[in-house]
Amino acid sequence: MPIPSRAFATRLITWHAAHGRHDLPWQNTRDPYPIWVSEIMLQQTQVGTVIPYYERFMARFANIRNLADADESDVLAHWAGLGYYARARNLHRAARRVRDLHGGVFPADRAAIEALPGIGRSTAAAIAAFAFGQRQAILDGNVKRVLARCFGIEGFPGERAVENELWALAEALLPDAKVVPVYIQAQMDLGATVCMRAKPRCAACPLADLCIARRENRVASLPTPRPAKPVPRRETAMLILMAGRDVLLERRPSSGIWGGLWSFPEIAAHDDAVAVANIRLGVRGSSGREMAPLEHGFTHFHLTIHPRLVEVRAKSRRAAEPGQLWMPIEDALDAAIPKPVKTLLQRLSETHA
DNA sequence: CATACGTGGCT
DNA sequence: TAGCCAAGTAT
Repeated sequence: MPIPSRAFATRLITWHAAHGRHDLPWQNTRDPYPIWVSEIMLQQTQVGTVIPYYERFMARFANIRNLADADESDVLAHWAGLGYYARARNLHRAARRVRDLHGGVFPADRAAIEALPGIGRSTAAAIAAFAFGQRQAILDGNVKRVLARCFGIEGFPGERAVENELWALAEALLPDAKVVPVYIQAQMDLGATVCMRAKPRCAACPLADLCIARRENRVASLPTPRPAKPVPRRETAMLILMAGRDVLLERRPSSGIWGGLWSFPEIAAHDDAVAVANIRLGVRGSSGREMAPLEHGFTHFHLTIHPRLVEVRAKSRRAAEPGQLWMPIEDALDAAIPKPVKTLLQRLSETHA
């Protein structure tokens, strides 16, 4: 397949000058730290979601040493609500590794960057390019979509063979090192603002006349979607114990969902757990919409966490054990607590006010 | 190689 | 609305 590499990069860069995003909070710097933090936050997370978290995080952890010297719980508290908490734990671990093994200086070597926890091939390439001006190709969701459409690449990009093909294409299209940072930014901007998954704005695309998907009317079917499988669902039960305005919280294991965060203790869903339950609150869906009114008495919650199901039930008061603590609801709302649990705490604080 | 990992936007 | 997807990585 002939690759119009020069035209490809030049068009993207020219388009970017007029239509790209130039003033995101982590741009216009070559300091690897803000670039690194933003790249981690942006993994599987859209720009608009990241910005407020990024601002708060950088205000609290202004540099690598601040981050390395902080407690993990403090880092997680600033990540709470953003999701994929392994990112925060890995970011913190990596900061300590930079402090202890690299003298506090973020490494410039691509292999050394990629060796840090939480940094894979694409994130390492982005940091190497943005912070150190290296000639590195990235392959995130935006680039995969742009390349799959422009060059008519068939197959689900999650498949090894397809991903390898896309990586090879990304490498082959790479312009001179001097313009690589703006080029990869242009790729991502085009994917995010023009070549979107649904309803792409092909009329505004600088690659429209090259685009195979557009020429063959396959824009809607490229990139090939993930093979359909049943949405995974999980069910569990949680114990809500309250003493006045204090709630019992438990620090979760570092592995698994909500790792390292605080939540109500998980319990086996035995019948005796609901013997004294007579407050009902229903929350369904990721947005935490309430389904049933909150009544008085004790606690009985049904909480659906999309795409998983969590059933929360109350039992009786008991003393806190190691790894648990009684925390005022007001403080709990600010602590490192997953969104759905925080939603319940919010409802509790309103009900018991 | 397939799956787990969060939350929010979109259709 | 239920399902799919998003600036991916770790296991």
